[in-house]
Amino acid sequence: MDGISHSLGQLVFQKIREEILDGTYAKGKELKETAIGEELGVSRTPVREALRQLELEGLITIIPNKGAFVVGFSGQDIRDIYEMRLALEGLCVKRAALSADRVQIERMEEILYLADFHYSKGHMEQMAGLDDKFHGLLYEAGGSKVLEHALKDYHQYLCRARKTSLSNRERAQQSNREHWRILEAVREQNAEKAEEAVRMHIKCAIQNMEISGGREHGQD
Amino acid sequence: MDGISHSLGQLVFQKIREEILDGTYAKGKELKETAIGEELGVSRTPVREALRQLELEGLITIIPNKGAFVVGFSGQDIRDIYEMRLALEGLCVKRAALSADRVQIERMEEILYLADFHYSKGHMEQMAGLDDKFHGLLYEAGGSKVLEHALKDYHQYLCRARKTSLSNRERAQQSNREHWRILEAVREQNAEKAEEAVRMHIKCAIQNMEISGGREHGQD
DNA sequence: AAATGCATAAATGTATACAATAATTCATGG
DNA sequence: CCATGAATTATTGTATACATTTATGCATTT
Repeated sequence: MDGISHSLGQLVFQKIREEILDGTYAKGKELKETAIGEELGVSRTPVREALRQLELEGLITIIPNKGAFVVGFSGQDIRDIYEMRLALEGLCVKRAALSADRVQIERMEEILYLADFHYSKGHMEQMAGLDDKFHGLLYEAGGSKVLEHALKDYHQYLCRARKTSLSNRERAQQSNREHWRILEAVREQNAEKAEEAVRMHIKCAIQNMEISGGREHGQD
Repeated sequence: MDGISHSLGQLVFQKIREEILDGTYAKGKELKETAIGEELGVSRTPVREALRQLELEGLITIIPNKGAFVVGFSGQDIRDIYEMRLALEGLCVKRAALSADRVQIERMEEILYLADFHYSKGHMEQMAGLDDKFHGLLYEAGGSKVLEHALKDYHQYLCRARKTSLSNRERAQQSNREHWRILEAVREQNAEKAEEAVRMHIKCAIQNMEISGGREHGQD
């Protein structure tokens, strides 16, 4: 949306964050300020700011006077976050069913049509992006800033798990069918049905992860 | 627990955080790095780190090259966070009922006895602290790092609302009774009952806020 | 040969200096 | 008297310098 005008510190933050979330920086790796700074062509100051933010988010641990170490998520953490999403996204979509306006619904519809198109063409990377967008719109439609903020975080945490999952053609198709079902319920302003659809959607995602990509997250 | 050995930046972070959460820094106030630094006797560097963390948490907004402004929570935000707690804490306590060990249960019991004592003496401030501790132990007993992390955040966000609420003697007593009921269910390893008890507890907290302290949060 | 202790090196924590951008003030012109 | 604009001030963004703490390596000792 607004990829512009961020300060260097924010760019460094997002960069390191991505590299942790997609596994480039493995769990336990020490992040040295000077090294990262040199690599990205900036001084230690913005790097430090980024590291402090990452610690707050729980992605790294900073041991005073020692260093910053990647924590990452264990397989159990991933499952836990899915469960939390199950709870919060259910709440969110119930609210969305009651408060979503026509414009929001149309934008979601647009996303799902696009996703169907890309599915038919076999563009799996695009599907992941559209998945992000659809859920983002759903969070927005919930009408709560704090809830939206939390859900976006969780969604990003699961980014890696989701990518491996959606690269599976079958799962991608099913996922979009579930999206349609959610949207249908929202359009009908049927909160119960919407919540149930979301619960189903996330439960399927969990199940799919357990089967296929469960081993890729370096859980101890 | 471990109030020691934090860096200056972390202290500044916690200080500003508190002042936002208990309303010292009102919504819309601009936080200037030099001013805060002088006030706390530190340079801009740790202050900046703190501000970046606060932005990530959503407590302030940083407009690049302009400044940092307190966002704070509206009355609706407070209600939303209570709802989110309702969902997540229900999840957490279900897990706690299945996985809490004897030591954890005894520690919670200890807290509740202490709370009863302080109630009888009319020490209302102490009650608030014990409420924090009890829920903290409950989160720990849930056995999920990420869930614990999230719930602790939400609990802190509601700190101000809770304080005004627990200063009411009646509510304080009822709250502790509800705590006992939760603990009872956990001890019996009755997940359903525990979840129901938590839902009841939080619903009462919401209700109490709506009646008594709802106007104090400057919702627009 | 293993362990201990000191000296050196390296990394973090903080402060200050410099650069760039936004806000303010004051003067000037209509 | 008000509006406009340039100069000044203030504030943020970044880099560098200094202080402190921790890690490392080598010599010495047992």
